Amino acid sequence: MTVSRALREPERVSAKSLEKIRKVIDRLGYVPDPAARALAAGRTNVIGVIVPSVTNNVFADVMSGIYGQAEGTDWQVQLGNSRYSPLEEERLVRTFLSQRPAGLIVSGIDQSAATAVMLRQASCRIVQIMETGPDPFDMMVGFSHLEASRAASRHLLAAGYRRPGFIAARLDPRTQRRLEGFRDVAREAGVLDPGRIITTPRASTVTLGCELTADLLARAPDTDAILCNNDDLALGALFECQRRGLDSPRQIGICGFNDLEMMAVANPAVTSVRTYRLDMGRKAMAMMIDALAGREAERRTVDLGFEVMARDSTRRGGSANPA
Amino acid sequence: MTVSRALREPERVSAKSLEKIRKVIDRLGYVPDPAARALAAGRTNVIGVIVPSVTNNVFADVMSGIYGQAEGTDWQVQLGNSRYSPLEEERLVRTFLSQRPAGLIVSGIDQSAATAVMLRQASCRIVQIMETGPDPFDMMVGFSHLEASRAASRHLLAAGYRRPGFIAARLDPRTQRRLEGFRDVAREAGVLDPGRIITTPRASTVTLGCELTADLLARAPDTDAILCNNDDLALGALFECQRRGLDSPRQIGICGFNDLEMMAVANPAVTSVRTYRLDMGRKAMAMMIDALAGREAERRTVDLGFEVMARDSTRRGGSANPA
DNA sequence: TTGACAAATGTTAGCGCTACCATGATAGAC
DNA sequence: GTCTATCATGGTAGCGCTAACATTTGTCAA
Repeated sequence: MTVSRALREPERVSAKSLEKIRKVIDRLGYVPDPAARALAAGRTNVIGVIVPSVTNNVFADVMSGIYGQAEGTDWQVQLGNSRYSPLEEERLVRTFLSQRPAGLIVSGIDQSAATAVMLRQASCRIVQIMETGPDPFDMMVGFSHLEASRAASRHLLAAGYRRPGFIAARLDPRTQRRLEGFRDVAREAGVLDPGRIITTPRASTVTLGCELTADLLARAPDTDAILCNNDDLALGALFECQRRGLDSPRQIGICGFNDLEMMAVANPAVTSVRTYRLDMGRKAMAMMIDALAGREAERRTVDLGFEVMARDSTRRGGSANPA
Repeated sequence: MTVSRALREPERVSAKSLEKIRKVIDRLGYVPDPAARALAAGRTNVIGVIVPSVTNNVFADVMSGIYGQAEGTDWQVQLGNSRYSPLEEERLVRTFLSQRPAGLIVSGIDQSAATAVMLRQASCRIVQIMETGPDPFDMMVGFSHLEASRAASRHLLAAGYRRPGFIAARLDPRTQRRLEGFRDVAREAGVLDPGRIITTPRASTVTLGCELTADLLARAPDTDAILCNNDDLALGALFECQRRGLDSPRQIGICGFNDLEMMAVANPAVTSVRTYRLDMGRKAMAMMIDALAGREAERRTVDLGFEVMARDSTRRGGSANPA
């Protein structure tokens, strides 16, 4: 009846009826049943979000942006954790799609073939987050991990370091691209030494940063800079170097990735690549909501960029501040 | 028909029919519609989880435990973020309950009166997490923040510190109880000085730990130990003391709370109160799932305890290791 | 006043499943 | 062979809502 209309398209109901309905609803404490709504309308107000981790700071920040943007709207966020497994991601996409979501936000651009097919054929809107790349399924919000890591690598070289190493945990596709960026720049500068690249499939922690740094220094004791795949590792690297009496930035430069707030207050303050994680979540959700409201974005792919935050941990002697 | 039964109570369907149905389902790629199911059955397979923050490490760990435990079951986790606001929590509880969830996991024991009424009358199972207290709505998994903070305070005194301060951000109820524990112990020992208690409503960060420490040392320069409400603040305190040339543990003892993995590898390693966040999430979800399956726990309230991890940051001169 | 048209409201069917009850098949007791 | 108890399966209604269409009411020009 008119009540259903009043709830969904109030502009099509007279002010008088609207008021009457509002009163009765208040008195009865009526709340629409979303299941019945979904069944009758053939669609839901659910926006599925699939991320590889719920503990990792990076995704926690992104999620915060997503939830923040969804707040106050009628859209429901439904979170799925793929635990860095493409197969688990595939399962989640299948499950989510079977629930006729209004939209789906997925992480990255390296879906399995089956996942890609499902997403391409999906009858809902899709936003890919975390990184940019060619050929989005639908919309995309991220930045170039390759470029970010190149910039960080160039920063180390510009600061005067000549024997840089790279440490990384959890080799997900974005990590691999960052490693690639480091390799590129180091190779071009003629300072690439594969022996200074230390990686592990284990999940990244500060403790692991210490261990990887110890490994690196054991294999290549003359390493004079470490590009860390993220800030947890960078903090671990700093702690480990401190314990060994290696002075940063003089004897060893340390650069992190993501620029967690703590990096700026460590001793020394740690250089890191700032990424806009909260904004990424916000923008992704905003684009999704706009698209669902029929307001198409002028550009399907949004690159949020990054910034190398040069701090004391890479501020060496004379050639300190690279132009 | 029999198909519906085959999917939900396969033990009540003959092996022959089961096999036939399975084949057709595979061929058709049939997936049940959860909305129709919810509407017809009058209940859903959703377990709502309401936490005050999605970025905070502590809740990220708890969520990880919850998601992990839900994996592989048919239960769907639905996350809500109350942003430390009892009003927002009330709204979320109302929204969630209107969706006939199978269960609800809520944080803490300090719900608003209206929220408490809703939860007490709710026709679904409830698990309260994060802390223990009297009179649970239904089930409860946590630990005593008061006792944990008393233990940490006693540890500082036992280590020989006599002018301890306390820093805290975001005064949520659990923080308040920790402050209370510190006050109790300090008062009993005759070393309570309200001027050494620094708090702020701002969200806790490492940077804020630096600032609060600076405040504390400005107001009470002879402070010889800091009990920090969490590990972010503790790390900030450590960094700030380092910058001021204050030696920890000799000149100042630092103790954190939660025992994030990084505390053990800092320089010096930072004493902290270990809490079992992942287990809390796991146990809460396990209890919920068991209860929904009709397997009642023998005890409604589970206390996961805590442990003071004494490390170098409070290992002072002679009376280092308290018994 | 009347007709034409728009705005507001009402009617009906059915979304895909499950609860409940009815029926049919099977087996064992007598 | 009949009767009952048990298991397996089928039929029917309806969960609460919305889409689509039908009807009523209101408005204005001729």
